[in-house]
Amino acid sequence: MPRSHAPQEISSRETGLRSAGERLAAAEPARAAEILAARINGTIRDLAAPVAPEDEVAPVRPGDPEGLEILRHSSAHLLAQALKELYPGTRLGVGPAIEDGFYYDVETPVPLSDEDLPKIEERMRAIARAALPVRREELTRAQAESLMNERGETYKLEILRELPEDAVISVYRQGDFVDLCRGPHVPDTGRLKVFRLTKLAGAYWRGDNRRAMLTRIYGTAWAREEDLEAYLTRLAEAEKRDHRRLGRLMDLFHLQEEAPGMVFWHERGWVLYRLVEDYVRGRLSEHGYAEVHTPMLLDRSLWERSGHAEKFATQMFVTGSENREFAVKPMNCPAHVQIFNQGLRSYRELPLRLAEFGVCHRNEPSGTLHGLLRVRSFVQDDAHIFCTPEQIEPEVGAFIDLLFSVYRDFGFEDITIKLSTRPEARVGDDRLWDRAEQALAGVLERKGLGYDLQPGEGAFYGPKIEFSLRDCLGRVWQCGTMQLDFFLPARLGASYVTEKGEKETPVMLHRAILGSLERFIGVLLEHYAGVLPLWLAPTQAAVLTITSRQDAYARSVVARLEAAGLRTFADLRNEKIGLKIRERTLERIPYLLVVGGQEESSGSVSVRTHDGRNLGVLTLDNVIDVLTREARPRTPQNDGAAGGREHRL
RNA sequence: GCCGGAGUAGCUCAGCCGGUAGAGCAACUGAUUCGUAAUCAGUAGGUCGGCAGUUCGAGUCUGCCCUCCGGCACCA
Repeated sequence: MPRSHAPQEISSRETGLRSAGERLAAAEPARAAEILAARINGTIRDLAAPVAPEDEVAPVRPGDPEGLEILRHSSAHLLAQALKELYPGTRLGVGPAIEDGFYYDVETPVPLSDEDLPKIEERMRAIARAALPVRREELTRAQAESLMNERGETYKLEILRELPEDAVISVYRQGDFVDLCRGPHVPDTGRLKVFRLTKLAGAYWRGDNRRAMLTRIYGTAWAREEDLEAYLTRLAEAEKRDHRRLGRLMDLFHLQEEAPGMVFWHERGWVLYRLVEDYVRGRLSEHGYAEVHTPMLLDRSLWERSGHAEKFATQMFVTGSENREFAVKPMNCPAHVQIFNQGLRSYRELPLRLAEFGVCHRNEPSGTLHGLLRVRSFVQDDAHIFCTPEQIEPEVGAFIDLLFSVYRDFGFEDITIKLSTRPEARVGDDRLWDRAEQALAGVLERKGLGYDLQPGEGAFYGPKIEFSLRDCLGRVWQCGTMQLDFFLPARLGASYVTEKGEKETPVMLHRAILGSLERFIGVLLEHYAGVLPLWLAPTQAAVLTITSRQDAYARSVVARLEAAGLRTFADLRNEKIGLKIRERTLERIPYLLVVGGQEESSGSVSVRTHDGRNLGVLTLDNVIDVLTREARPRTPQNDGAAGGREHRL
C-alpha cells in the first residue's frame, strides 16, 4: 500500500479511526493498489478519509464511472501543476472532469500554442512518475483566502468569495502544488497513467464574454490504455461521418469563401433537400396546417413594430432602395401576423396554423459557422399557430406527437428536451406565465417525456420547449422548438372576435420540428454516415454494365425503374465492374444493379446492396416491387386514413 | 465576435536555414469489353487564400484582411 495512504491532516490517529483506504486494503490486500477512492455510506471520499467501525465502505476503482471521474479530475490537477511549474505566474481558473476527459482554464504569462502541449504533457508524466501523495486539507475561509492570496490565485479567490457561508473549504496538495478543490482525488499522482492532452482553446472566465479570456487546455484520461485507443478510434470514426466530408464525397453541396454560411446545393443534395421538405409538407398538411409564402425583404418599419430592429439588429442583413431601408427576414413570424391581420378573424377560425418554408437570413457571428449545422441562410419547417389560451395545451400536445412521429420516421430516437421558463425581464402578467409554463410542463409529463428544466432561460415573450439531436461528435444541436408568444400578436395588432363579440389578442405558438432543413440534413447525414434510408437516398439504384454490349439493356432498365418512380441512372463507362462497384459504393448508393449478358438474356438484374450483400439475380418486376416498397417513407400515419385538415377556412 | 491552429493541383497531403513547386488519387488521351470495393500506359494541370512590406530573390520572414478547423460566448 502506497505510503500516501497514511492519513495526515484529517488524522485517524487522533480520532482513533482507521482511514477508508486502510480498511479497504485490509479487506482485499491483493487489489488494494488499484483502489482510487472510497464510497463511505454512499458518498465518494478520499482514501485518507476516516471511517468509523459502523460505516459502510466500498472501493472505487478506475473502471467505475466515479473512479474514472476522479482520474480525470486528478488529471486536471496534474495539468495545472505542470503549468505552474513550466510557466511560473500562471493563474488557475477552473479544472473539472468532463465527458471523456478534463480541462483546465488558466491564465499564463506567455501565450500557449499547440506546440507547447507535448512539453506540458511530458512534465505531467514526470510528476505522475514521482507518485506525489495527494493530500486534502480543510481550512477556514480566512486561511484559504490568505493561501490563495499569497499564491496570486485571483480567480480562485473569486470562487472562494462566492462559496456559501456554511461551505466546507478544502484544498488539495501534491508536492508544492496546491489547489482550492472539493475533491475527491486519487491518493497519489502515480495513479495517473493513461492520459493525453488533446487541444487548446480560449474560454471566457465564468463563461462571460465581457470578462477575461483564459486558455483552456483539454485532455482525455482513461482507466486503461486500450480505452484510450478505443476513444481515439471513436474520434477517427466520427471524422468519417462528418457531414462536410460526406457532402463532398456524395456530391451533395459545397460552401465557399464568397458566401460564408450559405450553402450551394448540388443536384443530388437538392434532391435530398426536396425529399425532406416534401415529406414535412405532407405531414403538416395532414395535421391541419395551411402553407403560405411571404416576402424575404420587409421595410424597416415593420421590424421596428415587431421589436426585431431593437432586439435582433446585429443579426439582420439590411439593404435599401430609393431611400427606403429593408431588412432580409431572419424569421417568418412578423409576416405571418400580417396574413393573420388581413380581414376580421373569428374565434371560429382558431387555431389557425400557418406554415412556411421561407428562406431566412441571420448574420451569425463568424466564429459560429459550421458546415450545414450553423449557417447564415436557411429554411425552417416553420409554422405559427394562432390560438386562444385554452387551445395552447391541445396544440402543444398535438405538436409533440407530430414531432416524435416525424423524428421516428427519420430514424432518430435520441432526443433531448429542455423546458425554458420565465426570465427576469419579460412581458405579460404572471398568471399568463403560470398557465403557459404549466401547460408545457404538463404536456411533457403526461406524455412521460423526461426533460431538463432551464429556469429563466425562456424568451422574454414566453416559455419554450426545445428538442435537440446529436451530431457525430456528440455535440447537441437544437432542431425542434415550441415557443409560446404573448407579445408579438399584440405588438403587431392581431386580434380575433370572441364568441361574445369582443376583440381578443390571440396567443401565437412558434414551432418547428426539423428546425432548419440545412441543420437537420447535416445531422441526418452524420446519423446515417451518409447511408440514407432508401426513401431519402438521392440515387436509389445504379445500373452497372459489365460491357458496352449491355448499354441498351441498361438504359431500358433505367427507364423501367424511373417509370416506377425510382431515382436511378446507368453507369455505362468503359470500366471494370469492380471499379464501378467501388465508386458507387463510396457514393453511398443503396442498390447496385449489375447487368451482363446473362441478365440481359433473362430480363433480370444482379442485385448488390450497399453493405456488400449479393441478393442474386432477380427479375426486373421483382426488383421494382422490392425497391418501391422499401422506398416508401416509414409513416404509420400515411396509410390513407389521414383526413387531417381541420381548420375551417 | 474572442482564443488557438490552418489555407500549396479537383481531393488528400509533402515542400529543410529564403534560391523560382512535388507525390498519390481524380481529370484528359490511348489501349483494354472485363462478373461484384481500384486494368495498364501516356499527357496536362498551380497568381502557393488576398493585399502590402522586408530582401538581389518570398510558398517560406513581417503586417493587415478573408475563409476554414477546434473551442468559448451567442444561437435554429
